Amino acid sequence: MSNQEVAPESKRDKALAKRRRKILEAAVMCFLENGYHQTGVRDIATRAGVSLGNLYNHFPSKHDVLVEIAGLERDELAPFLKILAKTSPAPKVLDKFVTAYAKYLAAPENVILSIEITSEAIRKPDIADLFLENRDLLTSSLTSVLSRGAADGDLRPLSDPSDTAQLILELIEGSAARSMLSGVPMRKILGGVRDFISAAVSPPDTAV
Amino acid sequence: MSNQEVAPESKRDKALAKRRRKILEAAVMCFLENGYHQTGVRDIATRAGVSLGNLYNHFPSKHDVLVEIAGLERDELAPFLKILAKTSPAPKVLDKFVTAYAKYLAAPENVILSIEITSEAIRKPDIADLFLENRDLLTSSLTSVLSRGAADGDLRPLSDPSDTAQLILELIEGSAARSMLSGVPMRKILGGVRDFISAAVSPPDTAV
DNA sequence: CATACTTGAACGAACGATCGTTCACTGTAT
DNA sequence: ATACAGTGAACGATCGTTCGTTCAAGTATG
Repeated sequence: MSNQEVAPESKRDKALAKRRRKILEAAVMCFLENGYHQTGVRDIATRAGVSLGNLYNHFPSKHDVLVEIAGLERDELAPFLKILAKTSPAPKVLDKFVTAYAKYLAAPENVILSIEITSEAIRKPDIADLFLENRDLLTSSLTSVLSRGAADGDLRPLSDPSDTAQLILELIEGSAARSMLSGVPMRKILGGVRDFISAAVSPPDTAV
Repeated sequence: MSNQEVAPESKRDKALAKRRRKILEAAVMCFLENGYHQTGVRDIATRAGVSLGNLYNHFPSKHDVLVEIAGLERDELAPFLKILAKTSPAPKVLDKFVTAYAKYLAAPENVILSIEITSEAIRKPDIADLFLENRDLLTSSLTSVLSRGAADGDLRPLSDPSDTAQLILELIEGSAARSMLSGVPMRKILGGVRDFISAAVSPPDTAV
């Protein structure tokens, strides 16, 4: 109660940060519903309950709104990094991760936003950088798990664990995209994915 | 020389078909360079050397241009279906296919167009249908190969060969997308992909 | 064979809507 | 009194689409 000075946020700044979050939330909803390029800045402003001009007091351009959202995606990865940091046997950690990540991507929003960002990343290098940066968080952690598993003899020796980590992510993400487009629920696909990955990384002498 | 009537194409129709192709080619170029939504109908018309109004004599809307392009993608798959139809041992056919498909997707155009279509498919059911239809051509052929391999004992028994086929495609396509975004050439990735797939489908008693 | 008639490809101006962005202004908290 | 979040009208550009028109090729008529 004594020193409110320590926190650099006055009431004003607090309200400001709130507005910003509100705008970002609204933008995410719009991008999900209609896609980035089909969403107008007015749509975002209206949805956020903010005037058009004021939105530009918070973000210099529409593009920067997407950049911020792409950056925010990083926070979503925390739970998965936590799983991958566990010291249980590698195959167990791997399977836990696969299941958790697949469950996360079972929500269409997460897949759609990812596709939206990816397709914008094709022609916007700064977004591509953010995308790859986020992805590197997952791959590097996953690589560690795979290396440890190989060292312990729990997994087969991988010529390039980093490459393998990438492939595992691509399997899950690709499956999620297909699930969304085809309407087949992720729950029906997950078993096959786990099985496939397990077969790909298990040591050669593993019993079936 | 005698009966020109047999061919249903007059000079007029011939020229018409040519114009159509020209427009579609131009549209593909535009979509590749700038993306579907960032491309104006005028851009397509100009690039095709056709007037704006005339483009609408050939296609009822911009959307229909993309629909036609998505449909045309089907033809690109012929070489791969041919490979998959071969009767060599399943592992060999599979590896040939993986290599060929990866090489095809090493060209950024093919990946970009695919992403462009996918992201439009999210909100346009008719494009999603075309996309899934084309993909089904590959998966069903690939499924046959996998089933045959399992029956011959060349591949491990798969609980659902069709699911596995999907996953293999997703591996290759996902790798290609990552290659494009990260700048790592497909040639550096292919080895890992082949290795991963081979490990995932080989019978359990296979020597390393 | 020459003629008139029909057809529809080709054209580009114009339409109304919407785009991302700017700006002069107002209200309010410090 | 000053700074600045907040406003919405306005800007110029561009969007996808429609329109009336032109004109050359195809068909029917003489």
